[in-house]
Amino acid sequence: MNMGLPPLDLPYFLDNGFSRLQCRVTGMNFWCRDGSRTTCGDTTEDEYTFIGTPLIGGFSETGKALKDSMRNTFLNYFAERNHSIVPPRPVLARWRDDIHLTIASIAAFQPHATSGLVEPPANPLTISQPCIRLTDVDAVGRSGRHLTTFEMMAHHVFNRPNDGQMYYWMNECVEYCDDLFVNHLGIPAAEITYVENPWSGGGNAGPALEVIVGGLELATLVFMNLEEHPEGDVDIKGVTYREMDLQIIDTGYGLERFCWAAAGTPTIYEAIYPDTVNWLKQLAGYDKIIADLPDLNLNKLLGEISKLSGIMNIEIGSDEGELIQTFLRRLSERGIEISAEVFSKVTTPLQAIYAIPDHMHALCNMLGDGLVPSNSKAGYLARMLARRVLRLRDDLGLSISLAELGSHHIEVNLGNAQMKQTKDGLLTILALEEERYGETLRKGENVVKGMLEKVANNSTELPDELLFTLSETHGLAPDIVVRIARQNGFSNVKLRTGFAAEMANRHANLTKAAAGVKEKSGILPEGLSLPETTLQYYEDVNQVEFESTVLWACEIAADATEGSASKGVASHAIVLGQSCFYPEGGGQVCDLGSLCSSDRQVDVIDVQKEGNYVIHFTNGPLSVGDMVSGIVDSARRRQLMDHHTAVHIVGGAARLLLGPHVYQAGANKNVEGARLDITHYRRLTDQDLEAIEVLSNNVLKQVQRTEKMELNRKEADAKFGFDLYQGGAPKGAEVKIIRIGEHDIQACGGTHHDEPSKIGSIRIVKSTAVQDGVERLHIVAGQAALTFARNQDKLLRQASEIFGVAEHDLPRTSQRFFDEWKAQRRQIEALEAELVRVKTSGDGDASTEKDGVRIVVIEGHGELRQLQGMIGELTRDVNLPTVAVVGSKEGGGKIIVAITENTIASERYNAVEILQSISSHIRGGGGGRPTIAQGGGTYPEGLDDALNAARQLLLG
RNA sequence: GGGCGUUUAACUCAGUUGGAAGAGUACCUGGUUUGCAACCAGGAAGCCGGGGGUUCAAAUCCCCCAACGUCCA
Repeated sequence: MNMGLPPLDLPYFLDNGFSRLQCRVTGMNFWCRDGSRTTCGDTTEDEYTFIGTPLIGGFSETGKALKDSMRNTFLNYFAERNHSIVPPRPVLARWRDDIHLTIASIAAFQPHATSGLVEPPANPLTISQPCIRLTDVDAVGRSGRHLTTFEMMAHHVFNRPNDGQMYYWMNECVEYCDDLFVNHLGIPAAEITYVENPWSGGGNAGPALEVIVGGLELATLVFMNLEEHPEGDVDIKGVTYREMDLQIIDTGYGLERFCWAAAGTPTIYEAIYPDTVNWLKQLAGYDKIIADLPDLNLNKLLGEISKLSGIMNIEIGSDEGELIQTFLRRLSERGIEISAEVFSKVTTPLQAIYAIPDHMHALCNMLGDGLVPSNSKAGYLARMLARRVLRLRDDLGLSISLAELGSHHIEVNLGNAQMKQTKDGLLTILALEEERYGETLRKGENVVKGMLEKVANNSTELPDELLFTLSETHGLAPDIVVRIARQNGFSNVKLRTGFAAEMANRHANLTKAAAGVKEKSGILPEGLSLPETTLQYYEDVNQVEFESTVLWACEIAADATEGSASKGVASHAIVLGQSCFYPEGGGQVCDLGSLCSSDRQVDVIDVQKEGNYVIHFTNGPLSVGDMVSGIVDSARRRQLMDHHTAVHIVGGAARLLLGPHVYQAGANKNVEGARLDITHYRRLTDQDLEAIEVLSNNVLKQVQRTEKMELNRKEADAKFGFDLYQGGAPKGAEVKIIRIGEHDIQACGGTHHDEPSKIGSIRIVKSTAVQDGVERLHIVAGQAALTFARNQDKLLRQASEIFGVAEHDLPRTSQRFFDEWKAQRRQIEALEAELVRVKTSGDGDASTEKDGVRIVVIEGHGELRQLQGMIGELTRDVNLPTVAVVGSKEGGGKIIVAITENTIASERYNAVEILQSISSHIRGGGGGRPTIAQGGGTYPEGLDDALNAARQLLLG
């Protein structure tokens, strides 16, 4: 067994005067032309050497122009050397279900090209892929080099040495890289180091080289040729690997870093977003801050800070105070004497000014791809970035809207690039996000005030638990909470040092605890070898009868399948050579029907697909080898087709009417109806629904035939792009595509009508909210639409019969009844009070006086609630001190005792005591306050005794 | 997908150990005035998100559901 990987003693290195050296700081092996070199270039001792003195020559542009020029140089270099230029993918990785965002150029080719299932779009190829990584978002703006969004330039090769397809491997790869750097970018040859650092991840591994120039890692060259295997013969970090058939070169060249090395600016942000940085400085009055510090050499300071940042490895959540002290000490070593106060004054606003264009770039890219901000999933990532920008803006004290920032960014840094989303749509979304953020802050302020009541006014810190809760529950970052606290009289409060780090840790722990995935196990035994099921439902969706042979059969436990049709309990699982039965998939429920052999017939209760096999779950056995004829329930199939095709049509209509950001977020099609979840940034109105419904029905008339085709992934991607995969990431190499005229085109494995008009009609019943940014459309089509309409009619008829009015009068009549009911309820209460007044006034026998206190004992009607009105009437008047006992036989017997407050009556009597001494007659209890007590029992017949007992007690 | 939180008058929100549903704004009436959120008096306006449960009694305690918010996958 090989422990680790052998030295990468490539001929190119040996022929060009490279030496293999070991870094005295990291211990890593590296290759370099300068044999006297003792560090590998990427250590705490290797400072950036390009700040102020660019290492890449020949680029006079800045900003977007510099990026464009650099990208062209790179792509053309490889295009001229037999690589095909491949257009980049979106930053939203919708073709994958394991990640939300495109995080590397290779992600564009995962999982199918890298697994070997599908041919790559070209081979070898070169690409510049926009990527977004949010893991280091905290460091953006502070470190001088971190970005959330960047372009990864790359040249990729997919070799199959066993099939004689070997394009090139390590030696040529390094040669290209070195030639590009030295002969086309003018990088001094002696400055380049190649650090050996084997790469592993996601079940694959291989040798890799990090290419370091001037203290900055400009590229990584990964040679992926190993896969995890228990009997593998290579050991890397305790895991064994073996060689795989596919050998992939996965490179990554950081476009923005190239630009930085070419510009030599103090930070990477000034190299790629110079105009925005200057604009924000102006808006924030940064010049004035600097003007107040005449002794300061700002550029030198920033350059030194950046150099230090490069070697200090600023960790997320690093302690701010300590960090500043370290900076000051090391700046002082380099002859820059500066106080902590001045340091903060200069750097704090800059961190925000640097981070804003980066965040806006990521945000505009995401929204440009049609993302809708949300409170979960990918949409949350956009919201998080939007809120970070708003916080940074507020920290800077800028009075500019998020939409204005977006508008600026699109013009200046994206060059009005072609986006899927319209500029108007994008700016609308940004404006809505800002509105929502304002609402969160407004509500948060009340919550903070409430929580602060428990905190002493002179506190210097807020309890950790309070800050955690506010952040996690109400979305209020700790610094915002502190700001609110200060505005509310807690002038001494500060954020505890180290708190940010603890909060980051806490989140990391929660994340770790949340990990753990469960895998669904199948019915079929492992290693089963059968010919795959021929799927006849694709050949002809109208065919409902077929014949086949039983290839595999098995008795199953009663709970082995959910029985999506609830037509009984399945007892057996059957695999046939071919089948017309559509298995549950793509949100469409399965077909039902029966299978018939020469001697028996069984019902098909559920149909599932596992691998390449269709499994029929039946309520009886069939024997392997039996010839069977199958019959599919054709009405059910047809209804499911109505709904499935309708869902595609409605989705297309919604996209056309609402905007390009409308994307299918989920769908379900069953017999009664269908649901389609679409992404949209605000709630749908009735008008929206009506318009979508009208357009959908027009499509039924306009499109004569649906077009069905099957393409391989490579062709499908090239021809139709990635909006194809709205129903989820497809698994196989071949993609089934359904196209409804120019209206909608999607990859879909469901059954569809050949002629849309067969659906008849489509109705959109209502929309509901699934999550923020996702609306669920409830759809009925075909027969189900008629059934739905009949049921609605029936409801209307029944309701109008009850009121005895015509159906069109129902809204008005029910309104009138409702209003009258409320008015009469109020009148009854008033009348009851009046009745009490009559009964107890003058010489009514319910009222007696004893020593200046009126004693009232009467029986009323109704529940406690109704009695309360009477009792209030009796005891409200302070000039008429009263003890009132009111009882009712309702619900087991109720009694209320009340005494006029602040009178001689309340001094003399206690309502609770009176109540408790008499409530035993109705076999109950009760309680309350001294002036009002209420109770009840389970024996209404005892009420008279209870009231008599009260008279006895009070009147003696 | 998971955690936490919210839901009370048209709006913004109080509501204590379970014991008679409140305030401010807006609205209506009258008065005083007419100057930028004017003042005084009075009035109307609530299935306390929905459904179960505990209890003599639930806005309040327990369970389920829904919507909304928020943090994290």
